[in-house]
Amino acid sequence: MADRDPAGSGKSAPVLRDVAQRAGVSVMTVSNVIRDRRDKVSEETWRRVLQAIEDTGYRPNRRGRSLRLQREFAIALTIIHPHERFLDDPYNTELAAGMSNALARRGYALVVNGAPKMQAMKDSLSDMSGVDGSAVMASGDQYNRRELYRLLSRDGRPLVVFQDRAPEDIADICAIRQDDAAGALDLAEVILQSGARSALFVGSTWPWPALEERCAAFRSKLAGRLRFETVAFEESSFSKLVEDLTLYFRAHGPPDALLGGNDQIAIAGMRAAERLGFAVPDDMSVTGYNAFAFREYVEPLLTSVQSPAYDIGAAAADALLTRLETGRFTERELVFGARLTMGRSVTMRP
Amino acid sequence: MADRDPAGSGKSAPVLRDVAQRAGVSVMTVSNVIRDRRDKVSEETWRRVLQAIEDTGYRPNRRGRSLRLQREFAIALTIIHPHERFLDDPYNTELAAGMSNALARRGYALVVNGAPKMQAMKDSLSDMSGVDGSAVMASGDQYNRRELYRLLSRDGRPLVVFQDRAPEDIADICAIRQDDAAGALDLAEVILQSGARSALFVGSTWPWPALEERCAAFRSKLAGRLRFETVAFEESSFSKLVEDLTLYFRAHGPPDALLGGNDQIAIAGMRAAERLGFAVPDDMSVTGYNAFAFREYVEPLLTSVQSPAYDIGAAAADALLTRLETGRFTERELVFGARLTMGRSVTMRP
DNA sequence: CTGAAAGCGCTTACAG
DNA sequence: CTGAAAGCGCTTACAG
Repeated sequence: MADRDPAGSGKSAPVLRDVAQRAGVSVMTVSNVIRDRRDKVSEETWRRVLQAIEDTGYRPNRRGRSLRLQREFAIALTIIHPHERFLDDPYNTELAAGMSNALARRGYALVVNGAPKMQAMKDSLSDMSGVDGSAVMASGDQYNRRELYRLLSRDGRPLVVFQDRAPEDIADICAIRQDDAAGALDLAEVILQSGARSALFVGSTWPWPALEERCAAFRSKLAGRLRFETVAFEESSFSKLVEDLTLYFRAHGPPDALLGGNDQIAIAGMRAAERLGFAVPDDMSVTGYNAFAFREYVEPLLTSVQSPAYDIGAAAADALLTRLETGRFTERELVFGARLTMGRSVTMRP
Repeated sequence: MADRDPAGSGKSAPVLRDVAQRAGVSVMTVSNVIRDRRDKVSEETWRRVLQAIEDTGYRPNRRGRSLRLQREFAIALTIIHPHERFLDDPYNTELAAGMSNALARRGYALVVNGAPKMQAMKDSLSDMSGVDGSAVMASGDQYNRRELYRLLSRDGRPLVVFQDRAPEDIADICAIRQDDAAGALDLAEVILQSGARSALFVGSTWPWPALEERCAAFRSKLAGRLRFETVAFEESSFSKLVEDLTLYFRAHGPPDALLGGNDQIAIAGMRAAERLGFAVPDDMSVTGYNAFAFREYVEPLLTSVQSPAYDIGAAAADALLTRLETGRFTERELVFGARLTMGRSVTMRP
């Protein structure tokens, strides 16, 4: 006989049997009431059971249900991020909030786990048995990302990958991303209009597929038409980034246009310019990417691209739940638009 | 006979029985190997079982284990926040990351759920059966918060409440917060030194116990020594807040010192001042609260108080896990220091 | 050292 | 309409 209350801390929750005893029926009948099978239970019994449920304060135990149905009613969000504080990245918080809300509406739970190191993640990933499927936002080189995706999609668990492409050799997968190339092309157009003759894309030494897409799109549009260069700094802290950029500007002079891989980088560029006495946008235009809430904190307002990250998170939840119901993903790839949002950080040609 | 693969999507995970069959032993023996009971299994059998585990790719199923042990190996973080995008609040993301990392180290999962409305949360809360305990960060009036706490601590589940006091009538609870009063007193001291003759505390119309603490501390120190006033605006969006503050300043003039209930509010105050042509800190000093990463985006650097929110999240995880092991919380209340961090947003008296 | 049995809380057939 | 049985994957006593 197992201990009904191993933590030793008070009354444990009533179970089906408790309700059945009180109502003087079998657990089966109570189960039928719980699952709303009106056709299986007489009016009179139904009432008695409802009363017993109320009296005991019974609520179904997710665990027994899960075990029997082989469904966990939970989805994981896995994040591989350079920082231990993986939720400091607003992209991740938008994804998480979007997923959480969409899942909650359908009675599913969101399990969040992040790790700064791919390896650590792979180890702890050995246990995905608590969820029905997962979504993943990963930095890292292509090889490691794919190995991670394979791990996460083991044992018939469907997987959504964010901001990346679906590897050919994984079948039960859906890739959801924003159209970063299109957004970057829009920004590039703005930069060309501004009359800039040099542009510097500032990325991260950490491999992020989305940043690579943005960079490639910028290059494709700008490379022939102005001096286009790229540089990458370590994603350690904002103040370190400001310092790195300050040193860079001091050594090479500021570009006519600074293209931030994201808004944080762009803002660091603005701070660095300020330190050196350059004005934005008069001495240097700046663009960002993603336009999350904090963009509005800074003057001049950054010209950027609005990320639909929250919607992407919600879409991932919906895609996963539909996949669990139907047995397959409706689409293999889902691409969200990313809309240009103008600020005042780019000079307008007179 | 139940369907081993209800979602119909490929090979399901191997279970104890599969390994046992392959190794030619009973499931018991495999279980003993899994749980590292070397004393219970002979060297020779041990090797055979290990080989079978490797061959089958077996990993223990958390669900069976949970059901048997009556332990979920999961902790919930519940957030009641005015916005649907409850993770946009950096306080919540720090708590979540701190909890997630501390839990992961001990093999526990973090389940995140947020809701904009207390009532919605109470409904969905009916099912806490998937976790061993939970932590909660809630706005709302005292009555609703306490009712929520009672719900969350039902059925012998331990509860950590963030940034609030532990209600007397709940036994199995631990309150963890930062010393907001002390932080506010430090800021008040800075304001007094600045020579300000009027100060305006800007809070939220949403009830947050922590904001109330900060406000009360400011009042206790400043009320007799300068003109101290308070105002609260709706937490809808940053731009709306800037507008509200602009209107307020236009109507009442800017105070000598603006005391933001948090950094976001303080920064909105800086933007509003700027709109009206007031300089910070020359025309108006500004202080914030919490000093999360984005504070560094804005010039002049905000004088604020460093929140240990990440550590608080980690402490919550540790407290809960220790409570689950020992049967009781080590402390009923845990108060973290909140350190003044100077910026350049407050005038220095010559 | 090894295994057959019981049971965690539930649901799915199948009998009455 | 109602119930006894079997089983989801595991672990805890208890026998051999």
